[in-house]
Amino acid sequence: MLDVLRHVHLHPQTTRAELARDLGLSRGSAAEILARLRALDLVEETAAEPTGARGRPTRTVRRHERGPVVAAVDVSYESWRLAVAHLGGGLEPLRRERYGGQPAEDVLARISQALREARTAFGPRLRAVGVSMPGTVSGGRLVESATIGWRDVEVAERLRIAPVPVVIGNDATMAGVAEARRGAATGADVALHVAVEVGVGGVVLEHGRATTGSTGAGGEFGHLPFGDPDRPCPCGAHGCWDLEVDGRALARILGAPPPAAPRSAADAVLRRAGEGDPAALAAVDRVARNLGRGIGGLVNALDPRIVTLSGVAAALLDQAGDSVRAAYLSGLMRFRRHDPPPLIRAAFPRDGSLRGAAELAFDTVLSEAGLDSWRADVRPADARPAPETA
Amino acid sequence: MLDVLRHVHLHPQTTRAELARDLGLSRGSAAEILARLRALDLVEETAAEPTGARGRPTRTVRRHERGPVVAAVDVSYESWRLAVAHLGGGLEPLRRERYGGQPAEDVLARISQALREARTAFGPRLRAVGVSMPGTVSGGRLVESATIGWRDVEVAERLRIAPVPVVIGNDATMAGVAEARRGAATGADVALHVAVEVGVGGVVLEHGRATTGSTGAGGEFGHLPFGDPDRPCPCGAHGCWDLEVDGRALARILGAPPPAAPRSAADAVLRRAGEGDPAALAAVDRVARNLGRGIGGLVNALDPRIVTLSGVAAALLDQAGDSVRAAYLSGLMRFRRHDPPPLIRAAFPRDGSLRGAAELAFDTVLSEAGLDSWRADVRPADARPAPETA
DNA sequence: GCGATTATGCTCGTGAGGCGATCATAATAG
DNA sequence: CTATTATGATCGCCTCACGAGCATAATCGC
Repeated sequence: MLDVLRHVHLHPQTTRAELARDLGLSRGSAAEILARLRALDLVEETAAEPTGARGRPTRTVRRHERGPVVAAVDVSYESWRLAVAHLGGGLEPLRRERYGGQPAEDVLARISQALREARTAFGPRLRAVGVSMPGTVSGGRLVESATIGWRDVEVAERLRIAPVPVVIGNDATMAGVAEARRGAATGADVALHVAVEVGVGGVVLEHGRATTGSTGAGGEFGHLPFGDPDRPCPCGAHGCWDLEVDGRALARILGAPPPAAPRSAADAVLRRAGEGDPAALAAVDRVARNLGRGIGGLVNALDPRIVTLSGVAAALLDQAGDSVRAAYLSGLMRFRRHDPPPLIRAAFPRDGSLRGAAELAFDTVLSEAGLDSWRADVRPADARPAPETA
Repeated sequence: MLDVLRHVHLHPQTTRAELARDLGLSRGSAAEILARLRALDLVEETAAEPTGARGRPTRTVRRHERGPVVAAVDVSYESWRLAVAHLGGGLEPLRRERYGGQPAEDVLARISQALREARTAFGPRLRAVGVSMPGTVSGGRLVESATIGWRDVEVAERLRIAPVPVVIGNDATMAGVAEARRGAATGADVALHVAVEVGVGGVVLEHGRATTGSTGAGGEFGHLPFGDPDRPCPCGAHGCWDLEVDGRALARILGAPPPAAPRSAADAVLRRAGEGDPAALAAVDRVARNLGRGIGGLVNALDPRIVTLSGVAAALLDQAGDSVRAAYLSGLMRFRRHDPPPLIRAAFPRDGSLRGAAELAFDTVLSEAGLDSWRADVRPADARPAPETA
């Protein structure tokens, strides 16, 4: 039953016959399971459009109009977004606000307010909240963010509305989940996502499942030792890879002071390089090599089938792809070079973290416990109007 | 049923009552499942020794005398071992041979011969073979071994006897499995094992499951970029961590030529350091710091709950623990320092890889498919004598 | 010793969930 | 219009686990 529901979530445009084949279910079982899912307001079935093939036409399976939804929050540099996701992964943007410079408490209060409004609008259909934060997340807390400067902020508890689960994760982790499930790494058994914004984030995904370590802080690849052991990193360690591949690295190589907004600084240098500025070109090339070499090491250590890149990493792949790839190849162990995991641009450069947050939130819905609680809420089977979004 | 069998495997000295409690089974289910397992010659039950407590005494559950076994092979520097493991993890050594310098084909032929003898002795009770190799394993092949010099050797196919599955893995991976399931990292949700012999190997384990990447070559942490980008590594890359923490590093720091047997060379330097030789002490200290710093980076990236160390890494922890730990702490991101994952000596410094190979081999037995095939072999229920080891 | 207490094993009815066979149905092919 | 084809619907069957009630084997207290 869960398998069927998860399959519908991952393949929203499927038919009953296809579904039974993909999951190896008999037609009898499929009929029974789908009847149960229909009774629970989880899916709807309608006659499929004629395919022109012989035989009795199958039925399409779609999410139910009043099925469960989750809220997804993406906090990024100077703005945050809230969206609602339906079964199948469809996103419905609800709100976006800029918050330049406000303290964490105020921003979280605004987000919490927006979540409560969503709860009012969707009622018990809202089953979970997923939150993406631009920094290191450990045990439900944002322990440190180089991007927005927050430090040790209790996010999960702060955004808990009603009794629904709150899932919080690093933005690169979330984006990696989105890539692995519906993006550029779909179907890969093991995928590596590498995101460069301020520093390097990333995640390893096994069959779409993020391996985030024991406290959820896994994937901080930027804080592997890489460069000058005397160069201090804001994280407290020294010589972190972080410092060699982002806007700070570009500025340092160009002899400029440390930028306040490393991501925009990186974009500016990349633009200048695109216009042919030799100093910028040299800096971009050097950083591209640092990126490629580091990714090579990660591939050696983690053995992914594919590597997806986003943010500055994707831009470097576009503008200095040869340098990235050359350093990548020469950083690989020899036996890997004849068939290296490809470096691919992320499919969701803009809203990967939001999508990933929605995916992880939906994971709690598409679980034994999530299904039980939905059953309990739906069982009274009375006409609950459940106000749709106007 | 599988859950019960796995529980027996992991807790060989359990009782029926304990088992039912741990797995949340009703007494009825436990009775039924154990009856089935008994009928399949998988477990035996006997009256438990009196505990002195009130109530009807429970029964002990043990592996069946003629239950399934797996063969475990551990190939290491200049010698290999073969053992047989029973349900519960008990090892029964069968053979050990030295093979200094012989070509891979000859050594594999000897091992294959020993496996066939085991097959003859145990008959259909032998269900799987696990093989630990001292080098990089990818897709069933040993692609490269700095320790024994083999290169691109098809091991899995070469050691296939009869139709039983063959599982092959890197020695550090295998040892990590053993630590996570029955050793120093038992119970950890996420564990990191780091082994230094020739170079660095390791593995991340989630609930005892090794994350070995898409081809099985994951865990080659030694080939992360770490040191001098101009120093070539035999692997083909440059500046690998490998080169900074083993016997080669110690020799280089001491101005000695590259040792032929880096592991023994490391032991020699450690011995001299233990005797107070100042040059050796300085070299050991430097290498200890390289080790600690690298582990710090790995912990940042992978977020384990515990780190187990074996080989030279364990020796360094013994002899230069302060240096290892200091470098480890200063390599950690600041938020981790107040409660860093502990660095622990491996519980199985001698036979971790052998134990791990047995564990992974047993995983194939304790699976749906493995159980089905055992059922098919046992069902005829005739008195199959199945010669026990004399 | 002997009943009371306690923890466990054993048996059996129940229910969930999936499989496969069979029949019914809705499309196309000729 | 009939044959063919693929699917949906229904039903009996099987497996597996649960949980209630009874049986059993130990200790405790007298």
